[in-house]
Order: sequence, then structure tokens, then C-alpha cells
Amino acid sequence: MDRMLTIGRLAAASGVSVDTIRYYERIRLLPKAQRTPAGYRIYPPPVVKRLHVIRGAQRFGFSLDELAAFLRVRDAGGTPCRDVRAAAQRILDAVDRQIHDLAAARARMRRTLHDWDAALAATPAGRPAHLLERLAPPRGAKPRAARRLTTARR
Amino acid sequence: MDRMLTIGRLAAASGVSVDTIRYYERIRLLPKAQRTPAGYRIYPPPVVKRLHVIRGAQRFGFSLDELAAFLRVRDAGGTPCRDVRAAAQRILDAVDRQIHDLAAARARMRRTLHDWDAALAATPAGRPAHLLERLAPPRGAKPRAARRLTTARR
DNA sequence: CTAAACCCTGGAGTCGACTCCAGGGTCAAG
DNA sequence: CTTGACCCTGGAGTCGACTCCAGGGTTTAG
Repeated sequence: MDRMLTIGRLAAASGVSVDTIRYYERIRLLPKAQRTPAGYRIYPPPVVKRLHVIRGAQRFGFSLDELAAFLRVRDAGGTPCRDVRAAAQRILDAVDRQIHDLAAARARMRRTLHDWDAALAATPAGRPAHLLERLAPPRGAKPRAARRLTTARR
Repeated sequence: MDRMLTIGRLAAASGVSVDTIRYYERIRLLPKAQRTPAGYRIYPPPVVKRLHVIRGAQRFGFSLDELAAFLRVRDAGGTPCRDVRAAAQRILDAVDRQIHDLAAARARMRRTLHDWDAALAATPAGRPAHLLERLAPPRGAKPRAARRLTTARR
């Protein structure tokens, strides 16, 4: 009658893994699920939407922590919209800074590669070109050119 | 006479913490240090240069793992220059992809904020605006707008 | 009835680059 | 000689978002 979903069906319907759903419950991003007499979690269909909201927010850049906070406020009847808006602005600002830093890093890297290619052309095969020594010294700010920002989904 | 450095002095001279230097030795990024009779590590001054090279390479985007591999080849008399150059190219390509992804994410975010502001303006205070539901659904690729790329040095 | 497919818990492991700790020994200044 | 600053080891903890496991119990299709 009431077509509640088992965790496996919820996972299939939402594209979020079973383990992840249980994890979300542990960190209180999802409220405690109802249980069957046997102890199985069961969910009303609207939870699929909630998971989509979570995925969308995560994609935007919200951490699960802040998201959990917002959703709990909402579950308690609050309207955290203004805080959500402010948090989003902070995320956008951070992204702007990152783009800026990355662009600067990229420019440095291209200069370095140019320099290296000249050094390699002038170095006979089998001779050390000491490329690593030609890197800019670590003075001033350290804008680490972090890799794997876009975390590969395997 | 031989003005070898204790680990503390090396740390001060290089700007790398004592713990980090020991860590670098553990992961074989630095060769095993000489020891005094009491078991203290002592380093010849050129190690300061090596640490600068490491920091520079890290700043460029090399992982400690690949760096350790290159430096060990070099310590063994090899000339990994070509591999270093290839690795650097991969890093540059990754940065290009990141910039591209971030720019796209930023554009989406700005559109979203616009949309939200309209929704907020149309929502009386204390009423839910359901901003999170207005996020783009998680269809297609997932270019996670990761924060804190430029890792804060605290 | 049986086997496969599902579900449960609590806890550990993963990635990278550190950082911090306890519980010791050693060295230099006064 | 004492005090404080230094050094040692091995191991655990940190961050975020999962993922995987063992060792159970339950449900469902045939």
C-alpha cells in the first residue's frame, strides 16, 4: 500500500550508493530512517528528491557538513535561505580566487616549460639538464597547483 | 670543521619543519641522513638546496611520490629529465582542465545566485524560498567545484 | 525448500602531506 | 650541575567523503 523504498531501491532511484546513504544518515544529513519490524530501513519516495538536492548542492560546492546544518534547520521548520545564500557567495568567491591562482600558476608553468625546452635542446642526450633546479624558488606566497580538483568518479 | 647541520638548523635554513624533514626521509624523498655517535641526524649544507628544489617542484604540482622517484633516479646517476618534462606537461594539462571546469562551474554558480536573488526578493521574510531545490539537477558530468584548492598554510 | 539477493552493525581503510604525541636521551649556557 | 632547548623513535591523528569488510539475519524467486 504505502510504497516505501528499501535502501537498495532508494539507491537505485537516486543514483547514490547504499553505503553512502547509510553514511549520510550517520552524519545526520538524512534523518533516521523508519524501520520494518526486521530492522530494515524504509524510506518514503520524496527522499529521492532530498538526495537529488544533496547531490546538486554538493556539486555546487557545499560541504556535507554545512549542508547537514542547513537541512536540519529546515527540518526543524526554519528558513535558512539567507544563510544558504551567504554560504553560496563564499563558495563563489573561493572559486574566483582559485581560478585566479590557477591562471597565475599556469602562466608560471608555461614559462618554466619554455625554459626547460631550451635547456633540454642544449643538453646532449644522457646528460643531466637539472630541470628541477630551474624551478622558481619558493619565495612569497605558495599557490600550490593542486591536481585532481575534479575528483574522478571511478 | 665540517659544518654539518642538525635537523633543527636545516629546518630553520630551509623553511621546512623538523617533522616534515623526518617525514621526507621516511618516504625516501631524502636519503638516510648521516648520524652523530649519539644518533642525531646531521646534514651537509647542500641539502638546503635539495629541500628548495623539493618545495619548488611541489609548488609546480609534482606529488612527493613522483618527485621521490625522480630524485632517486638522479641519486643513482640517472638523468630523468625527459620524464620530468613529460610529467610537467601532464600537470599543465591537468591545470588547464581545472581552469576550464572551474570557469564553467563559476558561470553556473553566478546564474544560480541570480536566480536565487530573484526568488528571495519574491519571498517574504520568514518564508522558505527553497533555494536548494533550485540547484541544477545532477545530470551529465559532475565537475565538483572543490574548495580550498590553494591549501591554506596555517 | 533452497539459494540468491538483499539487509543489518560496527569498525577499519583510503587518499596526500603532513602534524602531534609520549616517553625517553643529549647537549650548551650559565 | 642544572635547566632548558634540542634530538630520538614509533605510532596515531587530521581532513572529507566515502568504500569495504566480516559475520551475521531476512526476503523472494523458482
